Amino acid sequence: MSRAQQKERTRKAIIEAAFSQLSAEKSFASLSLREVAREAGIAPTSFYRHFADMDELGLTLVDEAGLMLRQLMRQARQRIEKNGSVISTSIETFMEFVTGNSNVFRLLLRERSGTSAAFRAAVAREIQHFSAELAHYLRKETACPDDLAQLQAEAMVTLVFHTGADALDAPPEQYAKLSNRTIMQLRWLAHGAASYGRHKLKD
Amino acid sequence: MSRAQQKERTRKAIIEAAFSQLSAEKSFASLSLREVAREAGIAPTSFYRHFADMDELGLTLVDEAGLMLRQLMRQARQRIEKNGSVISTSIETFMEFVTGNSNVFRLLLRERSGTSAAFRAAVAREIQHFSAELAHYLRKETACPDDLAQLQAEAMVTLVFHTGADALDAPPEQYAKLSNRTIMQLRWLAHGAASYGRHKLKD
DNA sequence: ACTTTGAGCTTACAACTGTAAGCCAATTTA
DNA sequence: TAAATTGGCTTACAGTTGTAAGCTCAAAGT
Repeated sequence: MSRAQQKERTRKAIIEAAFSQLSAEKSFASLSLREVAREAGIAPTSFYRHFADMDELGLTLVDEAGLMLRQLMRQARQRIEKNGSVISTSIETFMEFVTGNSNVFRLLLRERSGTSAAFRAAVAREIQHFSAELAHYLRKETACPDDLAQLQAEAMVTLVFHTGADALDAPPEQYAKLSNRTIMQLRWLAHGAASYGRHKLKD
Repeated sequence: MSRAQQKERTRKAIIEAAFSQLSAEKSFASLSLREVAREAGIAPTSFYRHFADMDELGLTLVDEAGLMLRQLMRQARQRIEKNGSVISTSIETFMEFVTGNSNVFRLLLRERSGTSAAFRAAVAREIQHFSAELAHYLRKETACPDDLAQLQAEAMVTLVFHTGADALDAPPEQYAKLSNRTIMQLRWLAHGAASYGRHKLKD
């Protein structure tokens, strides 16, 4: 195996180890370099051959999470084309993401309000992508001005994220209820924005 | 000074010390018992005369924060009586709270999705109070069914909290813009809920 | 007046942390 | 083939952490 391949392999192992140690009870901030290195099967100091410090690893994890989010959007896009309903399709897709990759979602959720400004900015960027994408659809469907669509999309994403967070602490039999509640909220938003949209946005 | 008085005094000192160490860069989880004790002016082991562990202190802080939130609601109630506009008065009051007690708000914001289930539950309870109170007003103003008012209030609180979080990372000259954006979103919600409310809520 | 209580202290320990210094061996380059 | 590079290792150190054990001494109780 080539040198570069091997290096990439253990780099992946580190990332993998970090993700696998995240849980409901353990946040990224509470991971230790030594623990991660141990699980990745390397000596503590070897960690530095790949990342300058834990922060650099953390940003990598956030990027990785953002990537998954973008894959999710692609998936949602296809479903919307087929299904038609933007709102319920979006939230269904998102809930699948949350329940299927709860640690990844938790990372975004926590670092969004974490102690590192860089992390917060990184997460905000990823979420921004997400809602811009949604705004695109809203524009197409409701034909409202760009900034209104964006504002509407941001509100929707906020509500959906919050529902995802709730789902993490709820038993699975409540997922449907949570989704339905959120769908109702999103419909209110869409309806309100459509009929109330003529009012100008002040700044 | 009586024994009990003195005890209460250092207890307050511990709580005070903990709050004062919270910041944008430091979360409750990253506080250490020893640091807190040092700032409170007691020996590390004396901490245990007041709290079984840091978790117990944390729950106390959350309760304290909830108290401030409830005081805030009382204040908002008065303002609403006088001013009339539920939405803009509410968010203005809330933004004052966020900017004036940013560490307290940050505590709630972070522990809402933190690593302790007990903390999460405690914060959820406080926020629940908050939105129930808002629901009360919505019911009075829009005369819609109880569960719809509650659902609407929860959406509103979610959006307002999120705006508060944004404000923490934004320069003060953007507060007005953030507020206006959120007011717009809340109006959409209110408008949508009012005209769309006849549709039944499934579960 | 005598005893009990308990807040706060000092000392001590074992566990863990991040990371510096430097060696080894295998791949890559010249 | 010889030299250079580098991923991974071991060892080591200084710092921090939570908390156990036990003392002191002033307030409270009898």
